Amino acid sequence: MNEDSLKSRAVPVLVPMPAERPYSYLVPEHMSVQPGSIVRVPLGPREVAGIVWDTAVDQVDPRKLRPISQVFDCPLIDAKTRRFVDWVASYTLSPPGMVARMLLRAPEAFDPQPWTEALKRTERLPDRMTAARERVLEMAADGLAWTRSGLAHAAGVSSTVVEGLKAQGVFETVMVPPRPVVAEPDPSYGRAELTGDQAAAAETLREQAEGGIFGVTLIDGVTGSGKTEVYFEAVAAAIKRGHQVLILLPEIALTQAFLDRFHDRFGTKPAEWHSDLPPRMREKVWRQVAEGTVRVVAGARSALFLPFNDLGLIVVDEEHDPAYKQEDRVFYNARDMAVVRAHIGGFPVVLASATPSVESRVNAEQGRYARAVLPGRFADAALPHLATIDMRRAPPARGGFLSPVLLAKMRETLERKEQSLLFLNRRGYAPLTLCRVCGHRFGCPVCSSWLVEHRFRGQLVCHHCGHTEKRPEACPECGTLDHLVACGPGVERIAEEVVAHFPDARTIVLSSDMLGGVKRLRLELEAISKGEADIVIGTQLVAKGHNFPNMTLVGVVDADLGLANGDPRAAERTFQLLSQVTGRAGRTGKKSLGLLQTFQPDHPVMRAIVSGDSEAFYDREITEREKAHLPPFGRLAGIIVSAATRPEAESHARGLRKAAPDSRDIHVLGPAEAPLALLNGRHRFRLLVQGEKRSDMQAYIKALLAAGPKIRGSVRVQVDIDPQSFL
DNA sequence: AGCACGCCGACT
DNA sequence: GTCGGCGTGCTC
Repeated sequence: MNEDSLKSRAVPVLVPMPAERPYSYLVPEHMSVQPGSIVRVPLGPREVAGIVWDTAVDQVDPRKLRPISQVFDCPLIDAKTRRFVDWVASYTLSPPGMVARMLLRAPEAFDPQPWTEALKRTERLPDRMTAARERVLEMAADGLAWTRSGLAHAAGVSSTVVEGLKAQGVFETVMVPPRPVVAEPDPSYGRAELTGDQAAAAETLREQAEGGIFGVTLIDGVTGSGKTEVYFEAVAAAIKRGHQVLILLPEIALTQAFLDRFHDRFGTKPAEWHSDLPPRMREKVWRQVAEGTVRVVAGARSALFLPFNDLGLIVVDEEHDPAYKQEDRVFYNARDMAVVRAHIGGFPVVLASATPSVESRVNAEQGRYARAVLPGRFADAALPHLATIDMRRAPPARGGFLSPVLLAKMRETLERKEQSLLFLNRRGYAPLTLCRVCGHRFGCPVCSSWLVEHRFRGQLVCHHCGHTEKRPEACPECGTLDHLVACGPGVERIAEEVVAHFPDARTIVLSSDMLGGVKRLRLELEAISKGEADIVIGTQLVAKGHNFPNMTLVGVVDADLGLANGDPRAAERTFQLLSQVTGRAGRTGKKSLGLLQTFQPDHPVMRAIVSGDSEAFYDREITEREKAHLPPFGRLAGIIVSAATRPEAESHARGLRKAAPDSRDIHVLGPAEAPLALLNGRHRFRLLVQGEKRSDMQAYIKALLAAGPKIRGSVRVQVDIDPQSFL
């Protein structure tokens, strides 16, 4: 055997750990693998699943080489998906192995799903006929294979009846292939009647989907303008051409309501993919996506890393939603990586939002993305009338937070037996507690942000790191009793105020820390839709997806919240959030009203919301961004340093800051002065890097990391490159 | 990211 | 005297 043939028997395998390159493994004599094969390989003391890659094998000490232990009986990860993994790794400056790990998130799915036993009618008749047996035979008369429990359930008998018949030879067992998790969607099942603008937009998308070439279309239209119906036409076109389709949704929008709409259009549900899918289902979906049995997946951002082999369209709904951004391990924005996956795959992408991200708007304006605008709501869903309440001129009563103007409208709404929604994006009772005697403020002992009082639970809670302590009676600084004062409102405190004003109204608070979790929340939302509450007070989560048909008043308690936090996207985010919240009203055809309590009624965000002139807002925002060289006109990257202790993280961040060479086009800002999250027990600091070109930024960051202090101990460094354009 | 190896405090 | 804490280092 010559050296060449020895070499040719080692292949590169991407293993799910943070290695910069694939590892090399020997292929045993009678095994055959190719790029894309999923294999089991020994790694240190354990065995892991990896993907055979197509790079050149590393020069590695031949004595270290170990053999592949098994090739899974599983469809290959295709070349396009492999290129996608490489691209994401390179763009996000993450180890390719960690990106591959996201693709291999269903370890049990690499082995084929077992065939299952089923029952099939034989010629034989039972010895005695009973009513129950008759029903069973009737059900099974179709000659198809039934599962025992399925047949018993369908016939309305206990499974012992079926078992008895089987014992008599009335049924035989046959092996059947695993059942598809969802039925095949029918593109012509429930075609919607589209109005002029919708039909035009749908036609554009349909052509693009039929053409099967890369292109990005931004569908942009107010809530209720029929965006979903329009992009369903593109989905239908892609299905007709025999391609798989992925619909990405922010996790929270993946609700029954969406699944029902999909069902109305395609006669079946899409396969779902999200973080709390039961493990068995997870495996089935993963496997069936790889095999092509599943044609349409609706999923959260991680669905982008499913092993599609024949993807022909991606839809990103609510494309502006920050939930598309993953901020641990591999930092990526699924909206942008969707564009990349489509570019590599050579198929179209649809981005949909009532309030597009500034990035997408600019991409559309500059002609990289096509844009389809849906200007109006359906006829019976008038837009709410929107106005600001100037809190300087109509201040709340002492100790309160609701202006008399808002309270008056709430009373009117109550008298009309309609519902009001008060929105405040702050959990708990009060965001800050201080001692009236000595001025002591309650801060978090671990991450130094203020502790939020949760009066209902009798606790002080850090919303940054989750630290909780009991709310004391006395000041820990000066010992004075009963002189602690709550500063500012949270939803609990607003609820208190509402109950004081409207003691007979049915008031409910909705927030993510509500007792009873997601299940309870879903029930409450349901109850509200049925009219079982008069006044709803809620945080962010009421802004999303849910329809309350009798909701005719929306009050934003603090419209200024979030405008002054130093985030370069603060105005954009506030605009998007306020648009969504006020959009909760007026979906019924009834006259409805949205009121924003603000100290800055002339702020561009407020003016845009009130006038409905979002174009003006975007124009202004785009100009500002361009001036400040912020995305999408300049790059922004975060270098996130995390460590077990705060000083450790801080000192490493400062070391990196010092290592940054002066550069005309790229600046390193920070470390951020604001206390950063304590995440999974780790303190994180963020250095902001600002520059012009992506390639320069990436090179700069790599150099910076190489020149900076050596990473050791528990210190970790990750990079978060802000999205721009991928064309 | 796992996982083992290795070196210092409270216990069957 | 051992069980177990998590610091350090390695995995083709």
